[in-house]
Amino acid sequence: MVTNYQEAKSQNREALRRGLLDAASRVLVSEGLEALTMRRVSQEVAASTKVLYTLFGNKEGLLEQLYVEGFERLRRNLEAVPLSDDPVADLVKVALAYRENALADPTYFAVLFGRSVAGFTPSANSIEAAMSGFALLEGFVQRAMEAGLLRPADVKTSAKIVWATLHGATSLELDGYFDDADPSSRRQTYQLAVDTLIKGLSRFVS
Amino acid sequence: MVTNYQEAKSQNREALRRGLLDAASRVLVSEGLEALTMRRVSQEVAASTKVLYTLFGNKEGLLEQLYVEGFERLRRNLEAVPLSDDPVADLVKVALAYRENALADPTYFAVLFGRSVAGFTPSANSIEAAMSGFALLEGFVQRAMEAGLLRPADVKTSAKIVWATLHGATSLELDGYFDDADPSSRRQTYQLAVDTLIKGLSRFVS
DNA sequence: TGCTATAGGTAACAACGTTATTAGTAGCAA
DNA sequence: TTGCTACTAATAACGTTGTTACCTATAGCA
Repeated sequence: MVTNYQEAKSQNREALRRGLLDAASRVLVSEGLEALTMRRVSQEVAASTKVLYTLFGNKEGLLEQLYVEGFERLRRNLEAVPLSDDPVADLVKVALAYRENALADPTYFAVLFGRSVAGFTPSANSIEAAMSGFALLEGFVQRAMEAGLLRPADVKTSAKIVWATLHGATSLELDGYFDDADPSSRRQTYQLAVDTLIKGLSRFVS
Repeated sequence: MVTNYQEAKSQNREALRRGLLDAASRVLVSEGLEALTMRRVSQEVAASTKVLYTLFGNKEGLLEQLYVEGFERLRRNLEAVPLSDDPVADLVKVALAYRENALADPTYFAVLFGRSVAGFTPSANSIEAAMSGFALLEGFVQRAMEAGLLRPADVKTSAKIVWATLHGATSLELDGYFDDADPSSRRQTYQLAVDTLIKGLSRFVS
C-alpha cells in the first residue's frame, strides 16, 4: 500500500536524519566547531556529502538542527532539577543547572549563542522551538512569585532578567574573563551572581 | 642614520597597520563578519593580500587587532559617561552605555564575544589588554561601595557580577531573544535588569 | 654602479560549501 | 521478466576562502 510505503520511507528518513545529527553532535563535541565540516560529518557515517544536502538542504540547515538539539538538551537538563517545597531554592538550583549544562558541552553552547557562526542565524521558527527552555525558567519564577517570595512583577520580564544573569555569567566564564585561579572560585562567583539576583528580585530582604 | 631610518620605517609600518585596521573595521561594520575576508580587506585599500600577511601574520592576527580595537571603543564609550555626585546613578548610566555600545556596532560585539569566529580565540595577552574596560566598571562599583551605598563585598567580584548582568541582557537582546514588539520595551527590560541588579547589590533597600 | 635585503604582486595550493552529472535502486505495471 | 518512473547517492567538478612559493622591484649603502 502506498501509505505504508510512504510511512516506511519517512521512518527511514527520520532514522537517517537522527543518525546524521548524532554524528554531527559527536564531531562537534569531540573535535570542536571548526571540525564540523560537511565532509567530516559525512565521513563520520561513511557516506558522501550528498546525504547531508538531501536531508538538511545545506550547512545552515544542519546547524539549525543542532541548534534545536542544543536547546532540547538544555531543557532536559533544567527539567532534571528535583523540586522541593522551597520555590526560591529551586530557582537557585535551576540557575546552577544552566551553568552546568553549558560547561558540560561548551561547543554546543557556542552553536546556541555564538553569533557569527559563519552566516548562521537561526530562523524565527527555530528560535520559537528553542524557547521551551525559557518557558521552563519562567515556570520557576512564577512559582516563587505566586508563593509571595518574589516582589510582584511581570513574570515574563522577571524571567528574562533571570535568564540574562545566568547567561551573562556563564558566557563570560566560558570566554575566559573569570579566569580566577581555580575553578571553584569561578563557581563561587556564579553563585554570588545568582544570590545577588535573587536578592534583587525578593520581596523581603534577608 | 640607522635609527632614523628604522624609525621612519616603523612609523610607516604603524601608519599602514592603522590604515589596514581601519579598512577592516569599515568592512566589518558595513558588510558584516562574513564579508571580512582577507581579499575583501586588501581590495578595500587597493592592495594585495600579501600586505595583510606581512603586518598581521594571518587572519587570526587581524581579528586579534580588531578585538583589541573593539575593547578600546567600548572603554572610550564607557569613559564618556559624565560623573555626577550620585555614584549609584552613575553606575546605572555606565550600564546603559554598555548596551548602547553593543547596539551601535553589533558586528564588533560579535568579534569580542562571539565564540566560534572560525578558530579565533584571543591570546591571553589580548584578553589582558581588553580588561581595561572592565577595570573602568570596577571603578564605578568601588566608588559606590566606598560611598556606603552598596553592601560591602569584594569589589572585583561585585564588578564581575555587574558585568555579567549587563553582558547577559545585551547578548540575549542582540541574539533576538527579547523580541518584544518594539525596541523601547527592550530598553525597558534592560533597565529593569539593571534596577534589579542594583537592588541586589544595595546596602539599603528602597 | 652594483650588492643586499626586504616588501609587495602574482599565481598557485589545499580545504571548504555546493552542485551538475551520472549511476543505481525500489516500486509498479504489462 | 521487462520496461518505466521516481528518487537517492556517489563522483567529480566549480567557486571562494586562507595561505604561501615564487618572482619582481625598490631603497639603502659602498
